[in-house]
Amino acid sequence: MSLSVSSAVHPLEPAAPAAGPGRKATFKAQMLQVREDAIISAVNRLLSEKGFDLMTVDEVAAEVGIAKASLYKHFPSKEDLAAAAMVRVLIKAQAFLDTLDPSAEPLLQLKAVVRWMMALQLAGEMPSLPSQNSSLRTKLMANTEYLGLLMAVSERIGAWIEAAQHSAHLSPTLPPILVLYTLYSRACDPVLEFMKAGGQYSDEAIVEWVVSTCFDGLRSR
Amino acid sequence: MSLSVSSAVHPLEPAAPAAGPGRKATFKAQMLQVREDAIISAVNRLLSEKGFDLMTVDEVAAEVGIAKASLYKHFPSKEDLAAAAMVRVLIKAQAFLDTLDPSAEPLLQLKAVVRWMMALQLAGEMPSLPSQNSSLRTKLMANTEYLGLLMAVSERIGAWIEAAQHSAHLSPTLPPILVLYTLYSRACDPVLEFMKAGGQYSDEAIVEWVVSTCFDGLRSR
DNA sequence: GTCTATAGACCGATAGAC
DNA sequence: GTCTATCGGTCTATAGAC
Repeated sequence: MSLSVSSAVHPLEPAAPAAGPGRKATFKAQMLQVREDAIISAVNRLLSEKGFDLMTVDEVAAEVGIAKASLYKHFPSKEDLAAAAMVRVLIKAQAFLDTLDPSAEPLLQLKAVVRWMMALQLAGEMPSLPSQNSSLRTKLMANTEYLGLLMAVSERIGAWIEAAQHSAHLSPTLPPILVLYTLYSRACDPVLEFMKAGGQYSDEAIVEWVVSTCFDGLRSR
Repeated sequence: MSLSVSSAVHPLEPAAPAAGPGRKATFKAQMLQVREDAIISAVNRLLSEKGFDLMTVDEVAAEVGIAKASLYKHFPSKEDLAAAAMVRVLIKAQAFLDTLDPSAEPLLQLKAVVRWMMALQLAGEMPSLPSQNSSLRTKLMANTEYLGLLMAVSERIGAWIEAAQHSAHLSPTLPPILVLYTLYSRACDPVLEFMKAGGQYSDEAIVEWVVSTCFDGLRSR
């Protein structure tokens, strides 16, 4: 699964192990794969901890325990590192969507998705990319794998949104795209960070409160 | 009013023009004041456009049309520039709070505050500071004027929150601090930016939708 | 003539890239 | 491990006010 991530992000050596399934080539590819996974994990952690601008590739290399030059063998630029982290998160998101019961109510599906995103953020595994950085944005928009995954995930969630609006579980007057953005924004909601920093509430309580305010609002019902 | 900003941010010369109200000193101080205002405006714009990390002090100087060294005569560091921008926004916030009818319902006051914050963001006048940058955070936390203003504003809003919870206009089960953070987060809500980027809705419509989702949630009532 | 503020060159450090 | 660009921050010569 995550093999598709790396192979698309960087084509490895031109003499690909794809066609010739020699044992050595496969083994080598596996080694590369393992290391790439470690790199992406480190990027993911640093990205959620300090954000893109404050993350340095030296830090990434140090965290993985490899030389900076080796990093550039895998990923041609800092932006590509971030893109790879995003791609991996999106693949994890797809895997999570697959675990949901398709017969459940759309509204419950949406809540589950939001809970999952927020749990990821609280666990420090949600990369936070500044939407303002233009170079990063350009690279991301040029990354077809990232875009494709984002589209695929958005369409699955979007279908639930429209279904929930038709059954009047979600307000039908809101543009579906606004609902989608609102849900996505929970993945980088600073409220989580602030409440966690306060230290007097459990992660579960924080998540439930934010889910509640997201779907039911601040007002009393 | 904004005089109090600058005088606290940098004490100018030790031989202060405060005691001796000679015409020359006053005129000079006014010149400085006007320029400082221009600097803060530029910082504010750049801060809302690119964020703290991507904003360079060269850009600020260029935008104001002065030399970088002159900038440093006014503000001793880049962090102080950001702090001054935040202080100014908080002072504007206080001024806005003063315009509200004190006899109105607390819930309406809160909605008005959120609308004001979002309008500021859409107008590109809401400085966005990354909560992750530690040097900036340290400087801000050491800035007594910033902290004092933040406290003052938060207390006024907090009083409305508690009143609205007592009258059951806001859900009384939510911790007031969570409500406060949730409202503050609307000032940097990426949903506004995304919806505006879509280009098919007016600013007013976007603001009203987000106010609605904030207070009433995504669900149908 | 003196004194201040300015402008623009300049420096050291750091980070991305190779 | 090197190279280059950039950025935050400083230094100095000069222009202008008094």
